[in-house]
Amino acid sequence: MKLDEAKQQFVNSWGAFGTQWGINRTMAQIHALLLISTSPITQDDIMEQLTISRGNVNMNIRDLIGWGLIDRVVVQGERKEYFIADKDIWKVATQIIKERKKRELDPMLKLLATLENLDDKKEKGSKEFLQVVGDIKKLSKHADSLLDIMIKAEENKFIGAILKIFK
Amino acid sequence: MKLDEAKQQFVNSWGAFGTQWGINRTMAQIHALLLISTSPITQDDIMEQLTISRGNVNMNIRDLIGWGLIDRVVVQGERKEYFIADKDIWKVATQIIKERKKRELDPMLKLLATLENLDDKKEKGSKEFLQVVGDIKKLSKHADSLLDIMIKAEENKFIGAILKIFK
DNA sequence: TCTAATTTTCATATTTTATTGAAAATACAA
DNA sequence: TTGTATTTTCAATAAAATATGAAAATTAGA
Repeated sequence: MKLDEAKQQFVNSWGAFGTQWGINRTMAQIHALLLISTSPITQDDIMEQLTISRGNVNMNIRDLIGWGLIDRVVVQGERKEYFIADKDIWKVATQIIKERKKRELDPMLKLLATLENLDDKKEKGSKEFLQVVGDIKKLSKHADSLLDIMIKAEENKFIGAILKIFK
Repeated sequence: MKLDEAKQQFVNSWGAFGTQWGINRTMAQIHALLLISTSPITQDDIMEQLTISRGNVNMNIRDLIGWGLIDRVVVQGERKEYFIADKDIWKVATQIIKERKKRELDPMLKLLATLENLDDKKEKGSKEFLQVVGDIKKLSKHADSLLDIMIKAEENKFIGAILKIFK
């Protein structure tokens, strides 16, 4: 396979994987494009490479910045804004984990706390319902801890080494 | 909050969380409904409770069975099929992890292997591209191991205990 | 300040995904 | 078998998500 062909396939496939995880296809493609770009690129470059509109590029770029995955950079003597992605895949992964935790796990725990607040906990069926809700809460907190461990394992060699034992 | 109201909210919210993870809203709602149902229910029950069509229920039920999350059960003297969900949330979680690994991680690794197979690895820019692809491959394999550890931690008290130390 | 380049917004259009419902297939009891 | 209940399929339709593009807002140099 030729390099250009491989790059093209990487961008396309990354978009396809993204949709499976509830991520907008174009956002994933833009991120992929920036990941394999050897120098900062502009909105116009992205429009051209992915053949998408200016508005689309702009909105997705702002989302990606919001996720902490890409950054604006100033290029000497250029008026236009340039963009780069953090190439450290481990940082990318932990950043995504951190954001999803914040955006999804917290609201989930809030919901579960609300649902545990039943008027009549003696009502028929309440016990079973509270059991399920309570279990999901435990699982959520457990997942939260595990993700923290994952993040730490990247930052802390010792924890990383311990995890390796179980592989 | 009243029990029925809480159940309703649980089903709706579960559907909303599902969409964030690339899971069909209705499929998530049906699963939620079965999770908090104290006895097996039929397709007609689901149609009524979620006010959705027979075809929709049928398709999503088959998908859920494919994910190993719900099962058909035979009820004594009844012609209709009944369905139940595994109420063990830990099993639900590990089942979802196992399925997503199988359906997504494996194809991802296959793609990366293809992309590493460049015609001319000396070409300008190849080095950077192969670096990113190689890093993603490492990360994928690492994630694979970590998920295995998670699954094992559910089945093996010792590993679970070790993980707790890092919390 | 003024002007032109650039970015952002958002109503509308398009595409994608999910849902319906009726017909076909299947299962089962008599 | 035959008739009926039940499940499954899938083309048509609806709903939701995404993308467009032109106008408005912003920015920065002269």
